[in-house]
Amino acid sequence: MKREFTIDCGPDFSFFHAAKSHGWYDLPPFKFDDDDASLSGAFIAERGVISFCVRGAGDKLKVTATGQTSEEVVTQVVKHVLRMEDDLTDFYTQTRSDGAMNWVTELNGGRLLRSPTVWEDLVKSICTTNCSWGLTRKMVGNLVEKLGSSGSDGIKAFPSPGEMASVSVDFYKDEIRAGYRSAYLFELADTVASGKLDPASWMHSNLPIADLKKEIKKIKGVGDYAAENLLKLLGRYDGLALDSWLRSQFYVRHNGGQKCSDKKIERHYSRYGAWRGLAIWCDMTEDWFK
DNA sequence: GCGTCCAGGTCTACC
DNA sequence: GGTAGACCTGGACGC
Repeated sequence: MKREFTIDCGPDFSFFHAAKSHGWYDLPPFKFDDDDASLSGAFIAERGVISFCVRGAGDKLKVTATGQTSEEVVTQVVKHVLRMEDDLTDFYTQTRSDGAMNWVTELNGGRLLRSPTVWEDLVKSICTTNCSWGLTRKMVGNLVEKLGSSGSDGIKAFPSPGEMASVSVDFYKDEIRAGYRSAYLFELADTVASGKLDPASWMHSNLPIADLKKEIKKIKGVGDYAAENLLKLLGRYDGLALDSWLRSQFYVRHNGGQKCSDKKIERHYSRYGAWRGLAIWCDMTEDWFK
């Protein structure tokens, strides 16, 4: 079943800047089509896999969805992945008064694309650790292709915890090419599938940021970077989620190309308080939108 | 084509 | 708490 409808997004939302805010649009099931500036994706609903395609159209989004579910469910997922209901008022107040960051306010940036589920973001975060972006794409692509279920149009969704727990550690090594992460991914899938861990609960957790980070870091394969990256996707921006790319960008933009300590980077963004993780990301990706 | 080196983030053992 | 080495893959490079 295919349906088309629109979602009001208002004049202060930029579909393009949300969809291409970071590399997630490049990881399946997401796909960004540059020719018609559309983002497509897929998710698992009650009665099977739903695929969707979103385009920006002024103060509306045009959505095409295939599969058996309601317009409301698809709308909810689209709003979730594009961060449409995130309140960035405080952040924009700060970027507006910061000459170098004013572009974020003017372009309505700062909405970091996320997956339909915390589970998917968690697994993808682990797949970004200790490897090139090319390998991340390969691992995530293999997960979707070899373990994901298809919708009526043949488009596959990211595999559920159950689907990922149904194969062996060797499958992750040989087929997914996850290397030493294989045991981590299998163990994580098994823990979530059996109900011992519920990543979705982190979305509305009342835990202080430090405690929530500790909780997330209990998962094998998740260290400071991966935990802070996931926290950003949960709407908690206290951590910088420093990786080699972010550090190298900072050195060039703010330290004359010379290496410096992480503490210096942290001091640079400390004025943004609880928004510092979003501030560094916007600052380092400004060139993407020029 | 083959072998070697390197980058990447986290875990574990050790101090 | 801090540090060193191992983990594994793919790309770059030299031969």
